[in-house]
Amino acid sequence: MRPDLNIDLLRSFNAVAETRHFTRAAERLDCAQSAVSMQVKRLEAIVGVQLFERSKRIVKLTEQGEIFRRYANRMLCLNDMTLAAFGRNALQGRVRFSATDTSMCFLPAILSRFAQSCPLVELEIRCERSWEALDSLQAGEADLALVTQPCGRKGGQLVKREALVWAVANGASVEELDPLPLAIFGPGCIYRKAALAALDDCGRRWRHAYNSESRDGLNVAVDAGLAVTVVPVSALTPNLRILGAAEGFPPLPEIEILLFEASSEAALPVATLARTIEQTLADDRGAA
Amino acid sequence: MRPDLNIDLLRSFNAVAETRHFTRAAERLDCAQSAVSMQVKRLEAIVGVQLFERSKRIVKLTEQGEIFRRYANRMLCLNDMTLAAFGRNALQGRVRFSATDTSMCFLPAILSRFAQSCPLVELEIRCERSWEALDSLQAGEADLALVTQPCGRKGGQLVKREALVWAVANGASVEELDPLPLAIFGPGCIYRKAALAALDDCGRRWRHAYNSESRDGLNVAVDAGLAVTVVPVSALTPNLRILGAAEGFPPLPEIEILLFEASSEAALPVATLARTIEQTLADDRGAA
DNA sequence: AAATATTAATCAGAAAAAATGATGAAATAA
DNA sequence: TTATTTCATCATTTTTTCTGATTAATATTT
Repeated sequence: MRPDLNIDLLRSFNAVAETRHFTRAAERLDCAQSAVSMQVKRLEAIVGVQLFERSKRIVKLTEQGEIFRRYANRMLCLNDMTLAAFGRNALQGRVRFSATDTSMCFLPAILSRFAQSCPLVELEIRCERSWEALDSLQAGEADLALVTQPCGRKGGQLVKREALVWAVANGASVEELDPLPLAIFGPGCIYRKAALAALDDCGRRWRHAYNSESRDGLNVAVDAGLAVTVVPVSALTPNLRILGAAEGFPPLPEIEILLFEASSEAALPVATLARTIEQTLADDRGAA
Repeated sequence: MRPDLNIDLLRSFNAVAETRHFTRAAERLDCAQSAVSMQVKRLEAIVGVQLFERSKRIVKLTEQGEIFRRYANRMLCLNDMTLAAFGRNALQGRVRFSATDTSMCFLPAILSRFAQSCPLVELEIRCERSWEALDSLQAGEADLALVTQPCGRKGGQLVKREALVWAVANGASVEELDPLPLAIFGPGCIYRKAALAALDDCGRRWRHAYNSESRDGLNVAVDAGLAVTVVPVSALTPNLRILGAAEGFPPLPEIEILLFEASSEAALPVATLARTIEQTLADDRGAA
């Protein structure tokens, strides 16, 4: 068996690759130049590949060394991440996070990112309607809420604007019926208000084909092609088809996704999750 | 600064976590039991977290240790991968790979996987029609060809069956025209044959709306909603809508994707890429 | 319950690994 | 040419790590 790699050696290798000088790398690593020389030599022996050109006095990565650098960097990254995630100043504790149906579709991206960097933080997630989430927050039963309506509460931070669209199952063509069969949430839902207002404005008649308090419930009716629904674009699934102006549907307003924190003096894990959410949603590919 | 991790320590940690015994881990690592004890202790000092329960004589990972194990494993994997990819028995050389338009959509998955494990192998890729690819192979100008038609040549290996579907741009509804406007490849293309045969069988009239030798060329016409086309399902883009029996379109046969190798005594890098292709296409999510 | 066996931690000394500082060789600059 | 910079090598010292014996604690057997 060949010996394993060694993070310290990779660190030295990286320093040389960056500074392009053994001497400067040694300064940066705070050790003798001869040590760096030997470290690189040792690494080359382990990897079984020459990493630097030694012919001229100029230090240059070989072709293979250039490729190896990417591997070394990944390794160092993983090392640093791991140490940051554990260690004594690692984040620990619990975050009680309240999400709405709409924000659920962002959770995979958010949570996998957060779990990576803060594996020791326990996450407690629940799914509620916007106003329930804000009540929970105020009652001290949740630390963080990601909602779609401010519900009159202040202090929320706008983290994303999201287009709302009409959608119908791919195979179905119920959009031509009159009155239009709708699958929407019960009263109080911001989508519902927007949808009904838009239809009323353009004089289109509608009826409740299906009414549910959860997205899953609605999906049953929508997937079956029984009704048209309203979804944020991030929540679109491949089996849904958008209905736009071409099909005679009125435009819908954008919804705003807001983040509320329990207190301004939030615990560090809570603040960190909040920042992760902001960053993840700021990326365009947040839902990916 | 805290010291970095150390692969050897992770290796020991892993052995203990797997065997659940310091003694057995020591046997497996071929060293004294006391060494393993100290290694784990050192690792705990570096990470700053207790990894094993020490109260009873039974060795058990702590909750944090359990989490740390995942990180350690990733690190060890990366280490092993890197060593396998370089080293003296690492694959080196060049592979000249000939793909067709259709197989292109699998390339990202195939190539990223291959480049990971064989970073030192130089890849030369070109895109040709099936018969051209097989000619190149026979002429010794390519080592490997991934094609959609055997073109009478033997020795190919079936690596994937792929459903062929009728498709049209989302907004358009040219499928109702008569004769049906088609955007397809020139004579010799297997899709073309299948499509025309299917249309003739069901007595549907058609005309060439657009004719091109590359998929990109066809896409211009299709995206603009000028014509209906035929694509394998993996090559479907979100802006395309499938036309099935509901729209009165005849079913299309499946196409077969075949892999040809230059010679049975192929060079190792060639054989490795071949195996990577097989494996990647065998995964259902090959196109992802 | 007592005796025996097993297991992991600890310790002192031995062995191995790595760093240092000096020296040399090769390449550039003056 | 001479001076200078830069990296490799070497003998030596320093540090790290391993070993083997011992201990303490827990399990198993008698």
